[in-house]
Amino acid sequence: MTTSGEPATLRERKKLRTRQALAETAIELFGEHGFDTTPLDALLDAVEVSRRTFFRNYRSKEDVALTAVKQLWSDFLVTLDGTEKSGSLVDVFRDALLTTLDHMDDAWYERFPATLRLIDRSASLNGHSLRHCAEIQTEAAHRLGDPRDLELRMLIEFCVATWRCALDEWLPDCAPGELPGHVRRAFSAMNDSLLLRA
Amino acid sequence: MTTSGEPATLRERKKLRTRQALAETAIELFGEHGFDTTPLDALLDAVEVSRRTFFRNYRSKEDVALTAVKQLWSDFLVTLDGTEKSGSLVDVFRDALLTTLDHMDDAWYERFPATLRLIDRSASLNGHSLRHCAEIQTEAAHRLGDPRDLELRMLIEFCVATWRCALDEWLPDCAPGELPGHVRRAFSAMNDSLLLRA
DNA sequence: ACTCAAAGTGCCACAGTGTGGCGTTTGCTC
DNA sequence: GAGCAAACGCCACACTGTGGCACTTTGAGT
Repeated sequence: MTTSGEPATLRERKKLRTRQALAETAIELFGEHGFDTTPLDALLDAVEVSRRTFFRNYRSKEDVALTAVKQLWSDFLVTLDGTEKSGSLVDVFRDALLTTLDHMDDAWYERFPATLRLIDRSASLNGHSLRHCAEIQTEAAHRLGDPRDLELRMLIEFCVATWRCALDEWLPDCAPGELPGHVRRAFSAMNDSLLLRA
Repeated sequence: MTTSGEPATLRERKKLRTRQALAETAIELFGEHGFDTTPLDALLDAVEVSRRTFFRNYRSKEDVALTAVKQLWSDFLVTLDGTEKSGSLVDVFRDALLTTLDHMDDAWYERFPATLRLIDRSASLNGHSLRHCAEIQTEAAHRLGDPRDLELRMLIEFCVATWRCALDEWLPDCAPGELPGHVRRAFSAMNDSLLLRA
């Protein structure tokens, strides 16, 4: 599910391999020496790829570091397309998210927490990550109704915010099996949080 | 309210003047020629300030462009400190926001919409803006309760998201008098949005 | 008034990111 | 195997942001 169908031609397979090598090595290197303090050249030397080629595959240094996050949301939108929209939209969003998480493979569950830690430690990555979330939100709005509807946009903002809070809870241990539980708990807390009093 | 007490010494006044000149000219230049397409040197030449001096006053090109936004949130936190926290926390947040907006001067209401338009058109500014919002959220959490409380963090996320949605509604015309109305409407829609059904 | 330390500033050089041009290799197709 | 298009590598460049160093201004002490 996380990786779409086989690339037919050898050329495409090779290209995909370098893409994956870049993404995986990026997480390793940045996790080891820090994102901001690791020059892009270190990654290029490690994977033995020229700068020109890198920038044909990824838009920026941040882009390659956020591969796991982008994979999740890309798959999420696919899941959303494939699910029947009925009942509470919050539930639709939450269930699509849980379904997507369920379909992720082990490799992803290894790289995703590492990516979260990188995001937490780098201001630049944080900004790029938040911006990507915002882009996904407008995509989700198109799939769930009229993207010009204020209440719909707010609902999606709330759902994504809830997801981020669930991640915050998960981040310390990052046990793969516990993520769905955190997501359910956070989504259950949505209504109560609005009722909080001083 | 937006600018704190007079700077006593001449030196500080001079420094403040260059800071303001940089921020104002930045909005003008970037609004005219685009943020990403305008080199920083263009701003430095216009204000007649060396690069070295600029980076002592602002952390980045994005930083100077977001001055109006940072001013708002800075004032908001001050307002939050000065208000009595009682009753619904959502209301506390909303009222502090409305109070802050009410105290902004005309110059701010001129630069703020221009800043919003810049943010909308530049991916980089968007990222920095969102990241700044996230930083403010943790600050607000400290002022409203235990920042480790899941429901509190979610509530604040929801409030800031609501504020962003209100801005989206306001952005087309940007009539200063209508902003509070948009804010009230958006905050009123919070509960209903969670009940949306397909 | 004079001096002095500190803060501010300008100039210079450098590291890092991202882009465009252009020749060369590689894999696909016939 | 020959031609073709995509991908690649190398080179050079623009822009952002940082550090070093010398010079000027400012506020304070005497």
